[in-house]
Amino acid sequence: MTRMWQVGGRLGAVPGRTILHVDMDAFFVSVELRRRPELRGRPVVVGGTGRRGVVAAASYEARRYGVFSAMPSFTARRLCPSAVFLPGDYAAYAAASRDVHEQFEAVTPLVEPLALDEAFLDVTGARALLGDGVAIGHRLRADIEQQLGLTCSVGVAPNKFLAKLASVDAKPIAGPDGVRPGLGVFEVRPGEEVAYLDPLPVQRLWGVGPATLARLQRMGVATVGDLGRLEPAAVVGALGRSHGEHMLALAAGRDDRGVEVHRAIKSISHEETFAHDLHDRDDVHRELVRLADAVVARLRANELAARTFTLKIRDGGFVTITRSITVPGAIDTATAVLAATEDLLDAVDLAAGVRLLGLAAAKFSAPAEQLRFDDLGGDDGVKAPAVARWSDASRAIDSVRERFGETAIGPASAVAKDGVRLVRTGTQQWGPDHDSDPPAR
DNA sequence: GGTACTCACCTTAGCTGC
DNA sequence: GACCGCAGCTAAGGTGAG
Repeated sequence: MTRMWQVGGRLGAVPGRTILHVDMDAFFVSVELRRRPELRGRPVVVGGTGRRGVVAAASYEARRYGVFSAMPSFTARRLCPSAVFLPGDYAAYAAASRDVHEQFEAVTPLVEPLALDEAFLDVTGARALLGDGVAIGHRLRADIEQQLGLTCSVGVAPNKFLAKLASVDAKPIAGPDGVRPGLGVFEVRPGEEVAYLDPLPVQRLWGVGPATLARLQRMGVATVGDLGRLEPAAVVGALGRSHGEHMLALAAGRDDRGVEVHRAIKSISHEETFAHDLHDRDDVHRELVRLADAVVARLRANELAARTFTLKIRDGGFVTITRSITVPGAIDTATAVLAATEDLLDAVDLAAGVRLLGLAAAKFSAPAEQLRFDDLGGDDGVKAPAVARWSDASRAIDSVRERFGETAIGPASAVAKDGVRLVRTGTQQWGPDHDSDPPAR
């Protein structure tokens, strides 16, 4: 009897289901190489180019030198000084992602986007027309390469978790001796789940990061098979009930989550690491205005308003704190959000400087303007003009930005100290792109 | 010495009401 | 009135993914 039955008494795969995990190869770099073909074959790194930036994507030639995603750009430059470093162009990657997803939807409507460069596809219903999962995977790869000039790797399996692992085994391999093409498509067949999983390092499981790995290693766990052989009670004791049971299910190859085509947004956040720590409270406040403006713009774009706002501050010593507040009624204007969060900021000691500032919105509902007594009009409780004006002004700002661009208009209190430059609305995906002068004290 | 951003989910603790 | 258990909510922090 296999381990599958010991843990849950239930096979994870829905009988006959075929899931594809499609993962674009070095996606951001590949998009850059389409418009700069002269860089093909060279080590190329995309990401934040400043001292505090990180690598968003590295070409396989750069990976030969040990350069990987999420590595500080500073370290990447040291490892591979000959690499071409390019700042990220999020809009271009999003556009390419839309093209790729059109290819997915030509195969099946059951597509769950996971990120710009990857998705799950439930192709169970497409098999009768297009062949088995492996055949569909090869066809998708060929179509994407021919029509978009981009390459991808495909994992095929009876569930999402195994398909995700399988796509890694389909990837090209960057070694000291060069870059070898991968299989392109790799399948974990039904019935082979445990045999495939058992020898894998336990950190390949979805949900095992550095903290969980350390706990499992203390229990003598090195492989997925080691984890599966532990007493369930011991795993739950070490990892907590929810996380522990989930890990045991994955170790047994069980994952019956379906492909979710539509997923509701639960939070919207913006955060930014500054090229130099901020020491002046006014500077920090100005950044808060900018972040609030960016967050509420996205709230309104999604026709949402939020009740909970969380301020995140990382100081010069890399110590991070969060402070949150929940307001009685959902709000979606910068003035209301600032009124709610300024007190949180004022209560924080900023003596160590501010390296990063972030603002997140959560607990969404339809916009419901929360009035104060002094916002109320006469005996009939008619809304005073102030509230309506801010709401109208916010929507007017949205219209101007839609027509003239994100930087066309913004809060006056977020204008930089030179009094001229309108500060960006804040999408620094991979850290500061340059190391500008510190703000004047 | 260096360590991004966005989002989701979990745990723990404290508070309140019943 | 004091205490207990429980549920629900909020706040804060941690973890993990891509």
